[in-house]
Amino acid sequence: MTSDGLAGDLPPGSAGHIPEPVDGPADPGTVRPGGRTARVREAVLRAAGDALAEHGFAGLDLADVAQRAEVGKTTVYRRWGSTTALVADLLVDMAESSVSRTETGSLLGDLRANAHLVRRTLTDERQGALFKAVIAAATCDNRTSDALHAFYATRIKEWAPCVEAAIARGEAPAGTDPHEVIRAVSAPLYYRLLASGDPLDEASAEHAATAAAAAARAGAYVR
Amino acid sequence: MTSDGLAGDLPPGSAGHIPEPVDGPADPGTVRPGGRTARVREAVLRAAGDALAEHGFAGLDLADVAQRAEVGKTTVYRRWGSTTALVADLLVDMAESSVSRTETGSLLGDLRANAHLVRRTLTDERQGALFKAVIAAATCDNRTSDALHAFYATRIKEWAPCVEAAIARGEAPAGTDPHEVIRAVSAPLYYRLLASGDPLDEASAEHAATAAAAAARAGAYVR
DNA sequence: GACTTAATGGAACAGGAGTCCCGTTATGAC
DNA sequence: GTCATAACGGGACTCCTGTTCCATTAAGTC
Repeated sequence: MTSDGLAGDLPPGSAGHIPEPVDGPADPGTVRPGGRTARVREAVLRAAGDALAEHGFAGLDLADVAQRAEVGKTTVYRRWGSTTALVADLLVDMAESSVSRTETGSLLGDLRANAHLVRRTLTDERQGALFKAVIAAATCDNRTSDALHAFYATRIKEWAPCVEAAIARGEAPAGTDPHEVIRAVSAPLYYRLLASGDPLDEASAEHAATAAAAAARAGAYVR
Repeated sequence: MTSDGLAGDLPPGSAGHIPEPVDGPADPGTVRPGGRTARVREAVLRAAGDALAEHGFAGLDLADVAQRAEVGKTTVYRRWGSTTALVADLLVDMAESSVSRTETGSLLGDLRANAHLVRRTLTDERQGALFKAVIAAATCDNRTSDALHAFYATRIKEWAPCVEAAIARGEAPAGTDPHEVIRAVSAPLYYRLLASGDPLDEASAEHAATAAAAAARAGAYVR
């Protein structure tokens, strides 16, 4: 099997991970990160995303990714080493691409915008499959799950201000945890995607938003 | 890799799946399901659960499962054929074991009982890891995800009556979807387990229950 | 208890994932 | 432009997953 999920395979950090000067040779990709190296990483991550969306995490084969990226198989194994490490790097890349947030002026309006954005993402053929695969990978490896958590922390932080504004407007009681409210909007949609399998229709997004808004108003998310 | 997630590998149904009389030879385990066959299935499913809890889905190796179950490797490959099919059968087995439901007399009380039960399950070392692994497997294969959805449908159905009772008592508006309320309790806990990684503490269970109750009271789950 | 054959299990086999070696390319520093 | 060497890529090699074959065991029927 690809990875035991716990072995000490250092993920050769190609982004955001500047290693302290170890005596041994540095991880490949860190000393000359420009030009070819960057092009290779870009091509491999795109190929990995495609492969994950098509075959899911269990079907992720590094040799296949190398071929799609038109890159040597050795390179992929040397720089990433395992499927989970590759997914972890993909998540770092995904976290960097920010999504725009809309401001409607009311808590319910903002939460509805968020709910429909999440729903659209998860029902998109490629994106939905990709998220499923990435979450599956994260269940198998600690570093990958760390990267996943960082990804969601980024996204939740981006949307927290709309709850803070709502508190300032008096739409929710003081002491309400903004992150908890944002999580409450996404949670039912992810639950459908991953667990229950119920349809991710427009109504489910509406329910998610109205429920989170009602619960916030009632003070259910006061710390 | 173990399974491409779509190939037409018939999972030799050992439970709940009575095949129509095909001309070809029947799936192994269906003609003489008693005695040894049943013991083998039990041992293999237990071993599969242990292996999943220990190494996660990516680390699931059928040869390892066979050894743990003290069963021939050939038997496991013949009867289940792929890791995802084995997990699907495990889910059928899990769905059969029912969990007791408590009746507290109020919607909030019942939902709190449910939330804490789910939380306890997901934070249990073995059970939590098992659920993660099973969900990961379901993202990779259609039959496995069908089995997972059936599992949750069973569980949700078991708890729906407490919402129906609440509607009858006037605690939630008529037309409220009971299943939606029960899902709303579990969803934030699963979201933490699988996506955001936030701690599954007692407070998170309380929030899940109170939020679902408040949203239901406010009519957020009216169809 | 005897009989048919479904189901199991050991062993040999095949194919592919992942590793290693070493020559080639091109980055970054001067 | 020149140079040292980081990073890449092809191909051979290894080991392990998954398959096939056939002898052995025991479930179900009379």
